[in-house]
Amino acid sequence: MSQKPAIPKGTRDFLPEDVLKRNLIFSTISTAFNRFGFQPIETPSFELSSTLMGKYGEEGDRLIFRILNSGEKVRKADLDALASDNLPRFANSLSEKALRYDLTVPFARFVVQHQHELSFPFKRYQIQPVWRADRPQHGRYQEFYQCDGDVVGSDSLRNEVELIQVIDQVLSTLKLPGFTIKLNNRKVLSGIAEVCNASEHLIHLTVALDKLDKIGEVGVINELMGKGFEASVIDSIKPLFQLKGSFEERISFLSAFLSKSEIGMKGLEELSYIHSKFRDNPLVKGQLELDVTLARGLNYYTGAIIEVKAHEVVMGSICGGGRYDDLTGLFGLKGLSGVGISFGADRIYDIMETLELFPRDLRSGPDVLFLNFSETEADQCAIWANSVRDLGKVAEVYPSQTKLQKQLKYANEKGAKWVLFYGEEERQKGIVILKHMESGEQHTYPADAWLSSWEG
RNA sequence: GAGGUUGUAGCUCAGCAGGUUAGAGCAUCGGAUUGUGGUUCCGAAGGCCGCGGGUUCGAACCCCGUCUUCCUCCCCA
Repeated sequence: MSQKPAIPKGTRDFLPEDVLKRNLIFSTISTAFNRFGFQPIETPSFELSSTLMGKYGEEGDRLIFRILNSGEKVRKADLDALASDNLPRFANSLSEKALRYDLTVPFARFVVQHQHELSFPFKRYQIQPVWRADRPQHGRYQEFYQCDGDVVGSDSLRNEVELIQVIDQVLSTLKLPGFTIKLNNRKVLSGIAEVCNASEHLIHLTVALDKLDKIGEVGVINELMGKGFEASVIDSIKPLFQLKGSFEERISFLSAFLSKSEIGMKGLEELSYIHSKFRDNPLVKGQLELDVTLARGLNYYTGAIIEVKAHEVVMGSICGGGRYDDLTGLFGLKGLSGVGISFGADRIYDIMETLELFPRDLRSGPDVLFLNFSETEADQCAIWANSVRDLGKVAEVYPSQTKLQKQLKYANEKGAKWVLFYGEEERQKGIVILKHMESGEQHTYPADAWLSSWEG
């Protein structure tokens, strides 16, 4: 009875070509981080539940994959909690570990745990998969890679500038036709709430604003009314819907709008500082945009908020990030500021696939494939193959002695550049025949010197 | 978590209003060609028609449940 092969929803297999394409993205990202002095770290796939739970809000907790206790630990199941319908507590009693949901919280844990082994400011990058029990959709998977870079222990806004440069370098190197790096600042959002007399409802206000490009002005107003905002409050934020123009124009508009809010003005100052740094040191391809509707990840961002959208495709953000003044505080280390970004490698992959941005010659076959005529000749070929490998080239000896037709078909499908014939006939004559697969041309060389005359 | 949608060969899909041995193209394997590939010709293999239950003389087709796919919301990369 054979089993039907299948994988869980929201997961994918990667064929050799897919892996090469993904590696191209990963290496581009790690190269960029390296060039800016970031160092790589890794953390375990799963953490203690207590490390993760409660860090992503109620919604996030629900999406964390939990690992069921096994063995004797199943006895810890809290049946009373189940009986009294306290499902979260029951779930906690069943599980002590969970798959990581992102790389930021484990990183915060890492920094606190290793604080005495690190020197600050600490710049790290990390490329590892994360898991979310989300409902799969276009560009959304249950297992996907995040590529994070963060700086902890430095308040300087130069870090924000640097991270924006990293984003620009990575996406430009990958030849994305265009992308917008949207910037906002939590302080500006606080300021907006302040001047609108809605400080207590900051979250509702910003979540509604965040949807502006999706549901439109009317949609946002409806949502705000649904949340019980007063008409006067809604009226006072309406001017923001019309925000247009260049970065500077938006800044000056907001300066007037937020003039009565100290915190709002501070936020604008920060945005303005960051923007000014690109005047004499421009980005390669990225377009900076001030977007006050940007509010993702509000739960821990305290300063800059960054989100990147690719042009020419319909896709969620491909990179996001921001500053969080006290992330490590959750693990007992107060006053350490951090700022970071996270690339969504899988979304970048999907975009590059639809826009056909991957280079064609990514999948390169062996430089030489030695055909297999018999045990004796194959032994000689294996020795030559090593010499070819010593030159830094890829060599392969066909493993079994089958029909040439089949061996050549294999060479063809694998994209071998050259095929080497060395059978009984060649051995007796003391020659080898090299065939160039693309042109079909064949050259004969003396068997003891072919490698030096071969131009492969 | 809510609503909708999808499921037939490895892949892309046919299959008329319930009716007998469920089809095609591509891919795979073998042969035409015993030492020469990418094109061609011939042949073979491959299906509990997502899974479970029900209606019926009879179900790929109708009904219920379940899982899966894709989409919208929620949320996010």
